[in-house]
Amino acid sequence: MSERRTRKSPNTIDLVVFTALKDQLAVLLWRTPDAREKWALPWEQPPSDETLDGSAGRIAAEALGALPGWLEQLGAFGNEKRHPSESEISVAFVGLVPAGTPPPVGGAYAWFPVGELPILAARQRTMLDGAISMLRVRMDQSPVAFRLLPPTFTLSDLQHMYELLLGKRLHKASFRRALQAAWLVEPTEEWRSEGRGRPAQLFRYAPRKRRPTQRGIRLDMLTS
Amino acid sequence: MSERRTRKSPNTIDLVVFTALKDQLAVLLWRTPDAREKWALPWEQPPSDETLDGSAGRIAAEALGALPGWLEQLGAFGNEKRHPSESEISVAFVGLVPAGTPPPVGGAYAWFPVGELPILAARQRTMLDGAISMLRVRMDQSPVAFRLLPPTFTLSDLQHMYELLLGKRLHKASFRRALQAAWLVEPTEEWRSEGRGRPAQLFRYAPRKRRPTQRGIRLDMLTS
DNA sequence: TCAATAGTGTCTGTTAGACATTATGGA
DNA sequence: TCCATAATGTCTAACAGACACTATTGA
Repeated sequence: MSERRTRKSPNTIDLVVFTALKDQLAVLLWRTPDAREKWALPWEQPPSDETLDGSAGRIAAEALGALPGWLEQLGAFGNEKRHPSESEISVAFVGLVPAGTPPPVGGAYAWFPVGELPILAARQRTMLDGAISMLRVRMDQSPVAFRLLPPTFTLSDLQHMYELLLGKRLHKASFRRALQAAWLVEPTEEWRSEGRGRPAQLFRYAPRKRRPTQRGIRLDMLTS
Repeated sequence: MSERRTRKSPNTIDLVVFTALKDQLAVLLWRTPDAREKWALPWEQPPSDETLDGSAGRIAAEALGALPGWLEQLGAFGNEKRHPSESEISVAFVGLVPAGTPPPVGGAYAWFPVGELPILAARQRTMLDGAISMLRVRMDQSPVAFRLLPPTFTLSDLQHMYELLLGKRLHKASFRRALQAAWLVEPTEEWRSEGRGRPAQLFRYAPRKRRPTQRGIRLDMLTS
């Protein structure tokens, strides 16, 4: 009835894993075993009996040594754009790992700042652009910024991450007021001193349920 | 080198097409040619040389006689859930057609209010739930409400559509103020009288570019 | 001491939501 | 005329952004 050996899927799972690197987003790339120096998003033709989410998690864990703190499907990309494989459809996943996560040893993987990317296959380039858009859009629905930070962080760290993702400066007092109103973080007992200046208290991500205030509706951004 | 005849893809394209029907969202379903009365989301194994978007548009046009006013990919759904086909991956698309669009004659298609749906295959049920979530999320990024309305509509029509999609009542004066500030609609010369009460002016969707005001940041909705 | 960063209090213009009022048709 | 709905004006509480100020460290 069912085959004993699992077949390879005719499709691929591709990963766009981000981290924060020196005030820039960075993407995990994999050095292809080809002749020349070539880089690609990690991808694989998964076994047919695996779930999409399962494949993505497994591939990420194999590449990084641990599961990303956040992993979500971006979508399917078809044969109108070239892919390293001959696959028909590639399903892209977006993952986030905290700043400071090193790529696995061996040199097969490396972090590339999104501003200094090598040439990628067209289909993977499209995925990457879509992934960055997705992060912006998902910021206020998922704890994107927190998954790019270590478990404890200063409020300045957090604000810088938001500014990196949004691509604009934020007002310090307003940011902290909004943070307090949203009950997203709780203070720890630790403080961190970095160079000069007053030490900053460390916080951790600890969302509490709050009354769904959600004043008003937003029609502004309808035509971006 | 390349095959002469186009192969069928091992994957499927599935459509979740919505319209507005009596204060409810409704979905286009297709009567399967099986023995018993069974309904399914329209789906197809497209030829391998077609793009994903192209397939979705073609299938929608075949089912409805015209392209939906809005059509966007929802994502890929894998083999962890059952599908009418034996396909490995199904790529779902979400489409919107104006209220009042009839299903094609012949009885093969029908609109079902989302509250009164028949049993669907698990994978298609998951797509449907995802599609509804997507509409909510995309409302303030795409003209979702406008694509569910005819070309001209009253401001009350528009507000009702927003209320239907958001699942909550909106304040009339605030809604209209926000609408005016966003420069999304322009008045026509026509007025419509429905039963008693003052006739309402008809408007059309006509977005103008505006300065990106976008006051503040939204951290509230981070934990929904 | 100065410089630099963390964290907080206050003020002000803007706006969402409430309420009231006018406008205009049908019954 | 009364009623129902459209459309608009006004008031108020809430809030984003600006500014200023204090706090606390290293140089």
